[in-house]
Formats: sequence, structure tokens, C-alpha cells
Amino acid sequence: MSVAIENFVKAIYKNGKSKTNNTKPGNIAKVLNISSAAATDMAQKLAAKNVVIYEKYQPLKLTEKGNKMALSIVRKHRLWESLLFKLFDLSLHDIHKEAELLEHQTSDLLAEKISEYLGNPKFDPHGDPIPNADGEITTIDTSIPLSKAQEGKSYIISRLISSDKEFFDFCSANGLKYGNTVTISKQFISSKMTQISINNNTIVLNSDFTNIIYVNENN
Amino acid sequence: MSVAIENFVKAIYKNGKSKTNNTKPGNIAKVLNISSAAATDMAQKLAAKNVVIYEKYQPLKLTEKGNKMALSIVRKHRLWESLLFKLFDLSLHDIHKEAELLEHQTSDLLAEKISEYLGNPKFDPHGDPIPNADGEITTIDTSIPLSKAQEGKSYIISRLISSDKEFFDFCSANGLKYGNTVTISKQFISSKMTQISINNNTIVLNSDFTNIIYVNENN
DNA sequence: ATAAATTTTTAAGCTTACTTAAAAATAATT
DNA sequence: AATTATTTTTAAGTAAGCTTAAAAATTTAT
Repeated sequence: MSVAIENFVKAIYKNGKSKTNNTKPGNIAKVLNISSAAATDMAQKLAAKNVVIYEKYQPLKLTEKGNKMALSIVRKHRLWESLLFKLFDLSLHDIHKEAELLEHQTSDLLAEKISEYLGNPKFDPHGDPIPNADGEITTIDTSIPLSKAQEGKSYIISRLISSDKEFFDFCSANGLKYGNTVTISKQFISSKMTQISINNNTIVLNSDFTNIIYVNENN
Repeated sequence: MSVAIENFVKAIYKNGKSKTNNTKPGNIAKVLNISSAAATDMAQKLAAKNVVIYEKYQPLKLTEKGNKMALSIVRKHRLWESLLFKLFDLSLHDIHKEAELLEHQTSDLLAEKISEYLGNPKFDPHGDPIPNADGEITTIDTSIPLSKAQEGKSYIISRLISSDKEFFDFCSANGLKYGNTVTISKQFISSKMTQISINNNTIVLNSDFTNIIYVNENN
């Protein structure tokens, strides 16, 4: 399976999980930066390979085989992110970009070795769960976005759901990092802003950020 | 530049360095497992890009630009080999195969990070020199093949020039490893065999092996 | 030196992964 | 419900990187 196919399958998987949940060719095309025509074309080819279920004008779905493929790629991506994060001083954004390329050139054997070396981690540095070698995600995600966190309570950052450079630069500059503790000092309901305290600093985040920073209660 | 181009340029570089020194399209085609027609075609395309010097029926040569490209790929390959060798329990053959893929998906930034992490090594686990970030090989190779080593003398293994699985399996089973010490107990001139002593074992190697195992005098 | 063998090049054709433009279907709006 | 807007599909075409087959040049052998 080519890189183009792997990226296509991965995009269907990710779009299917996202809140918009739009897996129509046009939307897949948008995230992959290709034309809708190319996406429709690819969808039809992958249907013939029993990777995608394609019905005209309908959202694309992955077959069992397609799902396994997607999870294998996601696993490799997140293992690479974990390894690069551990070994090198690189921004989360850089790590993501490198992993995006390496994921397609990684044998199952190498993936196993990376996983083993890292102690079979269950989460990558963004807090995203790492599927196991069978393509299963065994952890359950109890985290909530900062926008829904309760005033006065303390939380632990569990996920940074983004691949945007500026966002990661901001996080890195302000201690917003997987595992760190934040306290919600105020929720500005009408303006959808959240004031938090982290590392003895007070910062106010708008909803663009509070919707992609996930936290778990700090018990 | 695509993977196909990178591999083509690398093949010209490597064939140019090898003792046969045959960089005609047919020979490049053979190592890349493509047809001669495809190789000629690629050579002409790369000439237009100022990467290769192409003259009909002549050996292919790299331009300055092509040479830089080749050394950059070789650098990334050898850095990957060094990193994988350090981190994971994988055979030299497996490491080579993985590096063969990863080398094409590695930014200059990541290469720098790998090099730095490893302490800017000058040699990979095969003993091959690692070009620096400017594409220069600063080390000088004083090593000789085992076939030319002197009876009674002791040597340190400096290079294993191969990518053959069986060869590496044999080496690994017999302690023939970069940095290890061997003593030449006998050179069988007419049959071109070499008897060596390593790790208190005596083994006899034919010329297929003694021509690709390189050593330095043990002073 | 010439004939035979080999290698290289050209030519035509294929697949993958795209593109743009137009046609067809779906979704949104009034 | 009909019109308009949007999205999806089809159709035709392109570039990269291959293939095989035949023609042209070079190399080898006699």
C-alpha cells in the first residue's frame, strides 16, 4: 500500500473520530490538499481493494481491513512521536511533522522495537492513545476540554489535540504540557474564555485553545 | 527530489566508489532492479536538473549538486544505522533495510538531532564513515581487507562492507563485529582462504568474506 | 578487421496519483 | 415545492516512474 493510500485511509479514520465526523470525499480531499475528484477516484479504487466502503454521494467508511490499516499507521505515528520526544529536543510540531513522514516507512518489526524500548507506552506526548500491535486502543479517555472544566478545580493536562505550530509554540512557552497541572481560576461563560493558573502564572485562553486542550481531574 | 531520484543518485555515487567503478546506466539499473531503459530515461531527466552529467553511451557522473545530494542521503542512512544499532536489538541486516527507507524521509534538522544525540559519530556500525552536515568525509580510511592481512599479526575489525543477510548472520554468530580484535593465524595463498582467531575460536574464511571484512592494524 | 555478442537508447505503452472542467446529484434557501 | 447553491462524480488529460520490444551503438571474440 502506497503512501497516498495510507494517508487517505488515515484521513478517513481521523475524520470519522473528529467531532465534525465528515468523511465525504470532499472533506477528505480538503485535509489531504487534493481535489475532490482525486478523492472520489481513490475511494473507488480502495473499494475495489476492500479497504473502503464506497457508495455514491455517501460518507466514506473503512472496512475492517481499512480500520486495521489506519490503526497500524496511527500506532507507528504515535510511537515515532514518543521516541523523538524522548530522545531529541524538538518542538511538538516538529516531532509531528517528522513522524508524519516516518510512519509510512516503518516495518512492524521496527514499530515493536520502538514500543519495547519505550516500555510499551499507552500515550504519546500529545496524550493521544497508542494502539497496540493488534490495532486495539485499550485505554479509556475520561478527559474533558478545558472549556468544560470547573472553576476552582485542579486538573492534569491529558491531551493537546492539534498539529498547529503556533499552538504548540504557545503551549511550550506557557508550560501547557502533557502531565502538567492547571487550576481553573475563572470561566468567563459568555465570552467563552477560561482563566487558568499554571506554574504560578495566570493566563486567559479563548475557546480556540480551551476546546483542544484536554484535562483529567486531579485526584 | 523523489525517492526514486535519491536512490538513483545514491547508486551512481556508490558504484563510482566501488572497485568495479561501473556507473553506466545498465549497471545502475541492475543494482536498483529496474530496466536499463528506465535508467537511461532517469539519467536524461536528471541531466536536465543538473544533477547528473549524461553523455550517450558514457558512464554517468554526478555534478557537484548530485554529489552533495548523494552525500546527504548517505549521511542520513548511516546516522539511522547508528541510532537503530544503539537503541535496538536488531541485526545489521535489518538495521540496513530500515535505514534504507528512513533515509528518504529525514529532514536535515532531524539528521542533526540524531547526530548530536549520538555525539556526532564518524563511523556507523559497519565502519562506514558518516559524512558531516556539509557532505564532507573527513576521516581517512587506512584499513585493508582480511585477504591482505599479515600472518601472525593482530587487527581490529574496521568495516563490514556488505548488505547481505547471510553474511551478517555469520558475522554475528562468530563475533565478527566492528571494533573486535582478530589474529591472522594463516593465509592460504593458493586457495585464497584466511584462518583467523577470534574470541578464542578459530575460523577459516574464503575470499568472498575476506574481501569484504576490513581491518586496521592493532597498535 | 569483421562478425557476433552485449549494452544502450529510442519508442510505445502502462499504472498511480494527481489535475481541471463539465455533468449530475444532493443540500440549502426562499 | 421550486430554485439556487454546493458537493460529488465523470471525463479527459498530465507527469513520474516504470515496462517490453526493437533499433543503434559499443564491446568482445575470432
